[in-house]
Amino acid sequence: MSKCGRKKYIKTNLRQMETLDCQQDGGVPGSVAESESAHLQAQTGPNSAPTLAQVVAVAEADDSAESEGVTDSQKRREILSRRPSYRKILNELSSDVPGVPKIEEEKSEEEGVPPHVAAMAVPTSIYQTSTGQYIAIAQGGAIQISTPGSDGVQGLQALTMTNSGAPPPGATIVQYAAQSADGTQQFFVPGSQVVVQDEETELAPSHMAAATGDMPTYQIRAPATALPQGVVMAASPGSLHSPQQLAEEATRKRELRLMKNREAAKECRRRKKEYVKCLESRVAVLEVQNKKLIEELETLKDICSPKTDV
DNA sequence: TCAAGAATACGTCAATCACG
DNA sequence: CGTGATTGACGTATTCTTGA
Repeated sequence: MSKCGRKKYIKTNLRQMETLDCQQDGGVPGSVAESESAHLQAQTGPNSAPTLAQVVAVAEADDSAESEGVTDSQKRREILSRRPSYRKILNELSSDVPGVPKIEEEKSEEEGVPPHVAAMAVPTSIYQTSTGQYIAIAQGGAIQISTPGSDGVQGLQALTMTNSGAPPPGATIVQYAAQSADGTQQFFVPGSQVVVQDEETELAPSHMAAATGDMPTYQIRAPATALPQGVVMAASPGSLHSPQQLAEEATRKRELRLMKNREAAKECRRRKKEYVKCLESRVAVLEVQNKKLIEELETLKDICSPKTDV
């Protein structure tokens, strides 16, 4: 991206933030969710779900805070303490209010992984490649690669590593690179090996289960060339000696942490969206209820105190 | 049609929570 | 208490909308 474009983006997003601040005064439901929750946290403590009354109170508090000009991000950070997770809040809501859907535990894995992968024998790890394919590592070292959108038979490939034993429990590490230098796709699997996507199907070696038909095939082989940028091979902790190896280990850990956090952030956003949707639908229901009650009240008023203009 | 702005999504960092 | 999970904040990228 050019510097010029960058400037534009910064300007655009600064404006976006200003707009958000303005919208908080206006009370647009979706856009105020974050500031609401932040204030709710301060008001209700870390473990209680917000109520509508609290939301109203918060909206009022927003006005006063805004008028005092408390916008400094550092101060805001101090004020903002953590709220319970969206899953927790929504589940609490669902127990209070029938009809509110629960956020399932580990729902994302079930949603995100195609059925033909989920159907395999209890994979220990499932990863998605940059091209949308899924690679699953089963207990015992079996690797399964599948293509979403295809049916269970076509999109499924099971690779069993023949030249390595079962990985120690919890030690499965798979990293993938978008593309290697020769244009093929590579997955890095335990045992300092690489799963390489063949461009030509007939080149599939005999030591692996070759895919059938026109499906892509994969080879397990030792990485002959230097690893792509950002990918560091796993090494057992006991084998680390030189500072360079320690640095590589640190880099690998960092990459792993970033990858995990990336996924966690995606999942968090998904839950947040679900949570906001839930709140919005709840508001709609309560508004209808409120309207009905007001109408009922008016009716009762008419009945109980008929006009006595004598 | 095009540029500007708005909306949305993503990746990362850091703080905090929750659990063993 | 250590560690993984969660989430707010922030910067950036991409897509959509709108007005000239």
